[in-house]
Amino acid sequence: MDQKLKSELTRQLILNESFKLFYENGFKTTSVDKIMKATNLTKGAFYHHFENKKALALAVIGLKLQKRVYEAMVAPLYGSGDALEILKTIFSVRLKSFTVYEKQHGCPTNNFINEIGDHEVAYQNALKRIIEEWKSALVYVLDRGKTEGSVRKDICSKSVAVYLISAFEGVRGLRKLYDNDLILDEYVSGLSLYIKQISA
Amino acid sequence: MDQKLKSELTRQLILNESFKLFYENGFKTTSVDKIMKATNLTKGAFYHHFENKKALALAVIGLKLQKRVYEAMVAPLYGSGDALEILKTIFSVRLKSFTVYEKQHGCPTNNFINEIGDHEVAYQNALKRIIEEWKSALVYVLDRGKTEGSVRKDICSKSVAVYLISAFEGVRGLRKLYDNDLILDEYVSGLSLYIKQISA
DNA sequence: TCCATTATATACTAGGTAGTATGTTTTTTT
DNA sequence: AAAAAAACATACTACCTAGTATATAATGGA
Repeated sequence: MDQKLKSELTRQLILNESFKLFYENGFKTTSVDKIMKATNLTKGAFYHHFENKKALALAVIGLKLQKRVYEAMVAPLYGSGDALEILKTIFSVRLKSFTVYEKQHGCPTNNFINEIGDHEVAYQNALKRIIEEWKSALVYVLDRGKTEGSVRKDICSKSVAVYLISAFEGVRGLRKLYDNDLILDEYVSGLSLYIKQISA
Repeated sequence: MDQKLKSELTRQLILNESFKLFYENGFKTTSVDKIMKATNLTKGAFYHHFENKKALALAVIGLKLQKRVYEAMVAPLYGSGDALEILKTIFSVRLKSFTVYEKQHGCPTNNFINEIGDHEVAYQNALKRIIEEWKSALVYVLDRGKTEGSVRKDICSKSVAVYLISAFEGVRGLRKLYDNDLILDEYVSGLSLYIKQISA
């Protein structure tokens, strides 16, 4: 029972270092060699745990990215509290509380989407799952707001969800170009206007 | 006078093929060899016209990308007509009229931003210029709308501009994951809600 | 027409790439 | 404890990479 544990630990180590390097340098330009150098293991270990680099990418997307987005952007939407307040918190407070490192490198999921979202169906589906889960949670909280009377009933929840996600991912990309938070402040101000519009 | 012309033609050929290959396969994974194969020229020609791959990237960004964004997204904003109608056209009609190829591969500029926006200051500045030019045009048309009475005077033009750009670039990335236009339709619907909010 | 310059081609280097083949060590099972 | 299996290491292949060195061809000016 010790071997299984240590093996799983190694797998997680590879996944963690991969995520980090993919995030900092991109997926396609991060080699297996670089990853294994970061883990202090060798290629033998890598190809024992993963069939190839594509399998690693799918694991990083399905495990690391999906989990991160779920914890940061999805789970809070299922919490209690005023629907619109939750939205404001998720999309603005969270954004400003990112570290410089996170602001500089953007959204890990969005980076993957833009880098390999048009390459393989397997990648598309894995990434799509993350977005759809997020979108569903947004629709849920918007619908709840409707029944509770805080959100206008004549708006399309799905459309608002897509627009919110789009703007968030968009600005996380744009922020890479700057060395200050001005664009984030403007985004937040633009967002608050949008939230006012959907409020009843 | 013939040599200068032919030389410039070759340079443009390299730029065009580079743009296309960068767009389809990404910047970092497109090699100089592949580019020159596409031009039916050789490496000698490439390094005669460009100092290195970085110089090529800066030329593609500063010439090809900047021009494309200007023609498609900036120039129309300086045209005549109702400010809000122009915004609707730019951000929704244009989006739906993209070819399948363009929907699949997203926005060339946004692809660059996400791929190398966090790599080098030179890249950042070249890309920033495109976004700032776009943002200025949006601010212009929003301010015009304010004086003409079609746009609410209490909104921050810069913030709205940033939010509009963010959402547009965001959804162009997300669309890569799908094989239909549903997400674009939802974006358009979400956008029209936003435009309603800023109208007087 | 000769010469200089520019434009392009060819051949090469040094290093990086995914993946494989084959080891050796460690752990589990019998 | 022996055998089997799992975990990891080492060495290798075939190919791609940016960039350089040096050649040849085309053009423009005198």
